[in-house]
Amino acid sequence: MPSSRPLRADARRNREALLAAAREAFLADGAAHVEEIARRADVAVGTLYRHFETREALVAEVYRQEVAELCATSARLLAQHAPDEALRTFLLLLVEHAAVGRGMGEALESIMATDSPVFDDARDEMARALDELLAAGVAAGLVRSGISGRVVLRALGGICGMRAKGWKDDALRIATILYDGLRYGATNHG
Amino acid sequence: MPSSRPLRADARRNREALLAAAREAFLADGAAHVEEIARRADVAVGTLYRHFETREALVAEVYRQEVAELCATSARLLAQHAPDEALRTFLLLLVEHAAVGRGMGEALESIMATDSPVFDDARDEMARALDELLAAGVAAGLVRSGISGRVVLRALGGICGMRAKGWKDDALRIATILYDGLRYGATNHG
DNA sequence: CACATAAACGGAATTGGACTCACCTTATGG
DNA sequence: CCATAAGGTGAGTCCAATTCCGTTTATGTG
Repeated sequence: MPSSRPLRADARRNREALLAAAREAFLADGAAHVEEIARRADVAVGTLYRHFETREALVAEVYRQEVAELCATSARLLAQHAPDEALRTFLLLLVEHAAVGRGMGEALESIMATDSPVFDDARDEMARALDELLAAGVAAGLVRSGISGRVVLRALGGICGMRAKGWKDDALRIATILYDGLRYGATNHG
Repeated sequence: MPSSRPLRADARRNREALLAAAREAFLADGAAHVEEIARRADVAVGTLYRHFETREALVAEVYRQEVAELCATSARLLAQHAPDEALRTFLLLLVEHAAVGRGMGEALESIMATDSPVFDDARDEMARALDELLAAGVAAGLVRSGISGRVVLRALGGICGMRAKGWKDDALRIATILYDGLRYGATNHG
């Protein structure tokens, strides 16, 4: 699918402009109407829809990159810290990411808390990252076993979409509670 | 505000019919367009909007009662079980409630994860119920201190709105992790 | 270079849903 | 029985996303 014939030059330019416009808009306030994004990219809505099936698909594309970056961090954490510390840091990091803008939070929620096929890629990548963190923790006897990355993903999904006022503090607290919950049944200190 | 003048007889009848129609529709699939609800209640949309500011306000009203019932259960649990057991049961019960229909889950999410003023009453009631459960647990040294009911509410909000396939199992698992996380720093067994 | 043509683009029109409003209808208390 | 304020109606508005098709353009071919 990604290689059905290289895009025409103007098409690639427009596609990029759309992604840039969307990224700018989404990361800022998370809102942004389709027309608005098209206008910012100096393109008509029709063109936007030529490149992206739906508005959601555009959102997904914008955030795929952010998620990839986040997941890359997971590997780095695992290399530099004890498994439990890596896990804790990653959970907190997730909250930080959700905080960069309303849009990121909503996207993370969609990725984590739904089954929307649009976010399949991002979801798989995140689940894999968490699986690795959990597996390392379990191997070291620092984390209870029997929890899949997908489950943790879902638990976090909820807090990323929070739109309430003091949400970030709350989210960090919740991440900590989850972390402690994950350690609860570990084979080491119980 | 609840006593600006008793409603005219036909008005009360319509209001009730609307709530009944909405409840039926919401608890089932959670969808239900405004027009559809009005039709089921044998009333025009204008009438619906005379009684409820917005669609969301109608939703809120429908679920207020469910929430009240749920909260009443909290007191009962506290009377019949040890504080930690009461807390655990309540968390699991919440998931069960979210499972009665797509609509209930979505409503619970809105109540728990947002600041929407429409859900203020329900939110306050839920937070109070959780505060009591937590306080009892803390007093018995079975639950860590420093966590407010509101925070736990938010943590749960995320899982109640989940629309994914195997969500219920996941939600129960998450509720358990949260529960264990809440016990983690307790003064009794650490 | 000129042309054919598939690929892209534009943007008015359609759709779908919540919500409004100007105008009827009716309960009700005097 | 009537006046009248409360209540009801539903066609119409608004506002997004999405579609459709006629027009424009990049590009590779002769």
